[in-house]
Amino acid sequence: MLEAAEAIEILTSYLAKSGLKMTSQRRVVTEAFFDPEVTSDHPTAEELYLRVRERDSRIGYATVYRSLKILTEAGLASPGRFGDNQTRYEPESPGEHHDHFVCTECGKIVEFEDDAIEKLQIEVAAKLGFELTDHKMVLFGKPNGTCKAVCKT
Amino acid sequence: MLEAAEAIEILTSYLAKSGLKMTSQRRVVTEAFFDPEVTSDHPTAEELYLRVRERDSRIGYATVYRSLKILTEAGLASPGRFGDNQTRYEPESPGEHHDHFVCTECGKIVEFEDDAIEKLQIEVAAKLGFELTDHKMVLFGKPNGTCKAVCKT
DNA sequence: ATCCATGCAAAGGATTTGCAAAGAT
DNA sequence: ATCTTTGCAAATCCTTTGCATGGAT
Repeated sequence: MLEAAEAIEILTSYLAKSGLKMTSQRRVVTEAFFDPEVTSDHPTAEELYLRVRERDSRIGYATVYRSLKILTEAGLASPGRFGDNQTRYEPESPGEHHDHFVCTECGKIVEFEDDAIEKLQIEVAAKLGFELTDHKMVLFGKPNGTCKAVCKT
Repeated sequence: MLEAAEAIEILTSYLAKSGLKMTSQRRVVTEAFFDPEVTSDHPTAEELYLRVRERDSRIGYATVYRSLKILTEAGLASPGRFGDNQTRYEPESPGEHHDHFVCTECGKIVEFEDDAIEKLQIEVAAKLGFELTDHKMVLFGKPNGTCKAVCKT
């Protein structure tokens, strides 16, 4: 995953290119979002807001929403739904891609990559007459006997 | 896809089993939802509400929401998100499953099935130590030269 | 007769927006 | 100096809920 410092660099150049400005708030939101401890939880806007507040308690709710929107436009964040009816955000690294598995027992979200599936998705799109530009895939399941590491329950 | 009449039968037995009652409103909502013209659009609650109103203008918004929830519990409807930030509902037929492709040009939603992908999903889950219970997959793409039938643009 | 369902309006939760003040270039 | 951003509160959108009335078994 991207380091916070790299993310801020990318964000800064995106802002400049778009005629927008780098601010201390945007820096703090980005740092909080790319903090491994925060972001591994795929935070909701509210969860991120709480973490942001720990770093700068004067930052408002709306600023977090506005920053998440900009991070998304800059390709640094990606919103998703993982079955709990909440919009959760995760950091995007340019060039990387992964999908998600959700444990239905404990709610934990695990990331995975599967090139074979990606390839088949491209084929499916082609068969329908389209060029694949994006996809969302979320798997749900319950731990079986061999699950030791992932599920807490 | 299920005929409206079959859906109503299934719903009726689900309601009976659950100590709930079949009503004219639930019948109308189910008929509208399983009308091929309505449901091929993967309607939002509001879109369905408008179609329901054409059939019985006294039916309220809340009833449509409540009915959709019951249809979902009965396994006859399934909510999903297809990239436009709206919850859309589609009819479920017991035993069938399909995923979705969304044209990014015209927004049209196409259903597809791919057994090879489904198989790989089971394997991915197994590798993580889980038994797959469900999944959501939405592909996005733009029409290529060979797209004639699907995309209107 | 009993309990569930309905329609309405009000409440709720998540996200966005208007505005005046503060900040960045 | 100009134009963007911020924080707050109000507004908005979607969905759910409380309650009195009507309906189903």
